[in-house]
Amino acid sequence: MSLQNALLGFLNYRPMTGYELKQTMDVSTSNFWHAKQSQIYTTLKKMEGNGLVISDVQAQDGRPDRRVYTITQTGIADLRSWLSQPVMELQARKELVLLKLFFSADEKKQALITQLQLQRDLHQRELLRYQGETKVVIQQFAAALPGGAKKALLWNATRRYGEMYEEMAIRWIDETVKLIKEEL
Amino acid sequence: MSLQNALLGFLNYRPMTGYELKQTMDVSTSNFWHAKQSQIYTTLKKMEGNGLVISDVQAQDGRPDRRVYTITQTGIADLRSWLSQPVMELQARKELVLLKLFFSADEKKQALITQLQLQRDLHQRELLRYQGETKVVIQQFAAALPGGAKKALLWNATRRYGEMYEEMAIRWIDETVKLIKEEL
DNA sequence: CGCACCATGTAATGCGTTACATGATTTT
DNA sequence: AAAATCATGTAACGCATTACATGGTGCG
Repeated sequence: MSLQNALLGFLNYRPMTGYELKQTMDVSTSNFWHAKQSQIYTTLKKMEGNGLVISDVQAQDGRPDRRVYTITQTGIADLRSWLSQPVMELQARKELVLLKLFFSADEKKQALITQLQLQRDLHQRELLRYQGETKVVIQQFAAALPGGAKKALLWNATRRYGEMYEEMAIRWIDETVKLIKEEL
Repeated sequence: MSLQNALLGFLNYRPMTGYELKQTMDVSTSNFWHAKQSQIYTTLKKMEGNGLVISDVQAQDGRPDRRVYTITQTGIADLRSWLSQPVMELQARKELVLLKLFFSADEKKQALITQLQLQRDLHQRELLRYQGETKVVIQQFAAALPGGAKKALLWNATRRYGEMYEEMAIRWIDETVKLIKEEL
């Protein structure tokens, strides 16, 4: 359901192809919302069937045709309605690493530590991305759109969430590794 | 795929019915892994077909029959293999609240603040649960199983993740609300 | 009297991933 | 010469949710 809303959100900025939508998501919302190319194509098709978007095929020379999607009035109304409805529950999470750890009482101490350190490296890399590249991308996107300052503030809030999340994850790993070393 | 492993993990402690597995998950892993009752039943059935578990129907008087599942040698081997394989990637997340916030530049300032405060209350409640009830449940479960101390340490690490996550979420909301009030 | 708990499951539908299929252009 | 990028999509499958279906026991 919410991939549709994400796509409407982007198409509300400007008309785009499925390919462009995928790329845009990858550099902006991938932190908290992602989708595969194939799912984006099938979802756009379904949305056109429901009148939320319309598509227009543009021929290109030496390149494949582009199918450009534009949001309709119905789509705009749908997006507004979705944005105005508050989220009343917490999001349920799935964390494979925690699930394994939960059942790992018989695993070797060293294997657990290695696993956690591996994850720590990954979190560290993400943290640096949020602090560097992501900040730059936000400024670029905001400069290219009307109302950029407002948008940049909110986009940066979502970036900041990613940053704080990764910092937390690293703190948790360090604390947990210490505990395993000392008390397991 | 990993619901199967979660179920194997629990059945490795003792034989259980689908109903008991659901209840056990709800008070232990629901923080980082959850499933609906119907999915648990269908998954157990599939697992029996694959030889990971066997079931035995026990008649009861005045109560519905119980189908008790027991882990097989194949199931134990499968669980061990899964536990020994490290997770090499970060988990992708989906956060509906962030997605909405990302597209909310045209929403009323007050609506955004109300939404965030609503979520703050939910996170606060979860935080208290991790600091209270969850701690107690872990002690109870650990006392009833062999190797309880080791298990309690790891279970508590997953509880601590939940606690730290909620604290982080609250900090992020407070920071974001302040930003919206002052700068939007 | 009504609600929660015990206990099982199936069917339909929707969301998401992987694999399949094609082919030119641009960069390394 | 190989890989990445541009650009489209379909088909098969698996994971997950919602709705449907049943019925007795125990508690307030």
